[in-house]
Amino acid sequence: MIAMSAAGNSQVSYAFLKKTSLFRGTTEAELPTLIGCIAPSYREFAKNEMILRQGEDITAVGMVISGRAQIIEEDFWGNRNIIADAWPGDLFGESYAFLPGELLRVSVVAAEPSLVMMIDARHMLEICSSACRFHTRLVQNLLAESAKKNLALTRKLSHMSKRTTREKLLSYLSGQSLAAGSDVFEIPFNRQQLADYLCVDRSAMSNELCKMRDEGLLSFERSSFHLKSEIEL
Amino acid sequence: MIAMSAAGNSQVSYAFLKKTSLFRGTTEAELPTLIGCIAPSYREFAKNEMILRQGEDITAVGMVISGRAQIIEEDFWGNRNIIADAWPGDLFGESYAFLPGELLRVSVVAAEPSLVMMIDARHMLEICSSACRFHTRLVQNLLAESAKKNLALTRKLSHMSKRTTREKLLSYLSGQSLAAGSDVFEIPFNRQQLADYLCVDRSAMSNELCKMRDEGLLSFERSSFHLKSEIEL
DNA sequence: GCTGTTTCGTTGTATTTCCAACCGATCCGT
DNA sequence: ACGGATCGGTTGGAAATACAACGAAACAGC
Repeated sequence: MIAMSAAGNSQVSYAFLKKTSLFRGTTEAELPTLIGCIAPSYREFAKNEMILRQGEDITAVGMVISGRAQIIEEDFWGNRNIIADAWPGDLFGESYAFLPGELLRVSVVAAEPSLVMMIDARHMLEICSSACRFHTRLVQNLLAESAKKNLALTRKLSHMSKRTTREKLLSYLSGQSLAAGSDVFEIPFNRQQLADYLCVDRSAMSNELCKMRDEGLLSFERSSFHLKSEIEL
Repeated sequence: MIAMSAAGNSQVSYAFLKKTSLFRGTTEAELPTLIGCIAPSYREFAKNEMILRQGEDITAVGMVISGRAQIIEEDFWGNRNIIADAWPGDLFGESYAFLPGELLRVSVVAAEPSLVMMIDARHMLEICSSACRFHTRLVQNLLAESAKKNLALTRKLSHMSKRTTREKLLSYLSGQSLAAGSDVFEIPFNRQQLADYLCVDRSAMSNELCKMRDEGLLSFERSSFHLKSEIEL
């Protein structure tokens, strides 16, 4: 992304942008028109500098161009909590930017010296004379990203709302099985990562998995699982 | 909604539509053009009839016009779980419709005799000659709804990812306090509802609340809370 | 083959949570 | 004032979970 090009900022290449989730599906030929139309602004941040502050009312979506941003939450007593990392190409503030009046519940801080692109939400939505086709693509991408995040959150929540470790595991594994369309499937986590995802203790989870295996509910080997239907029992 | 009007279906009134989250902000004068442009289809369902089936790949967003739909999830072993109710004006399938190739993980069933409006996702996004301004409003509403849901899910998840009941409570109460902009605030739940929201046992939660009150962390009376900063201790 | 690391299962104990049940306070309509 | 219902706090025992620690197996680099 540190290359020659336009977009109002010489450090942002179209080759980089067209691969981001926001601009995916546009060609390098289309980008100049689109970028010209949505008129992004650019800002550089030093390490540990605040990009967005809790309590602000933002109307622009941010995208990390280079460096890295951290989304952090500060509670009533001042305890800080890192929610997520935003790497080059990642968006931030996209949920708040489309909800005028909704105050930021998180802060965004540059974890390294970073370049950030800010795009006003209205520029993404309102129709201009020339670039409607590209706008459509932009909006599609935004909706798709939002929908994807929504599904991921809904799924995680549906597992976490279960009370016991066993139920959480079965909810997760059942979902993976249905997604794979088979009773045999691989999961993308090792035990520690799965425990973190389900917010339970690793050893307790491991224990529960083995109990279920001994009861004949399922079998597994590393990250490969096999759910047994009652007929197989 | 059982009234005289157009929209390709005589049972759907513009007065009803303009109040829904999807069409909010449009006037009754604009609606005929917009509706004509997005070309929704209508289907009636008998009680207990399936509207959408788990495993389908949908490209249309649904809206309940009359009756009631239930979003249900069926796991690997066939256990059914009611995820949500969709009342007149509510959307369903909106996350999946914008993600081609993403197969439905839930089913939607009519809990009562229901009339449903189906709008193809492409019709909402693609630009037509006449109604661009209305399209923009539609897309704004969609993005806003998606963003709102996103924030609600993220918040709930941030509380539920805490391991103990005490941490869950503090996370929730801290968030409510920050949202209210005051250390004194009201919550929209009674004890049972709060316990359900945080997925914990009511009596254990009540216990924990009283312990924290005795420790001087906070005070409360019914649904009114007061968080104490360390200075006040 | 050796060694350090990672991963996963296992165990025991302390802690926490769940569950069922009960009680007092409050609110409601009559 | 009287039942009935709802709500919130309390309690005790059963069950589940967290936590710390250990050991075996698999793996990577040398």
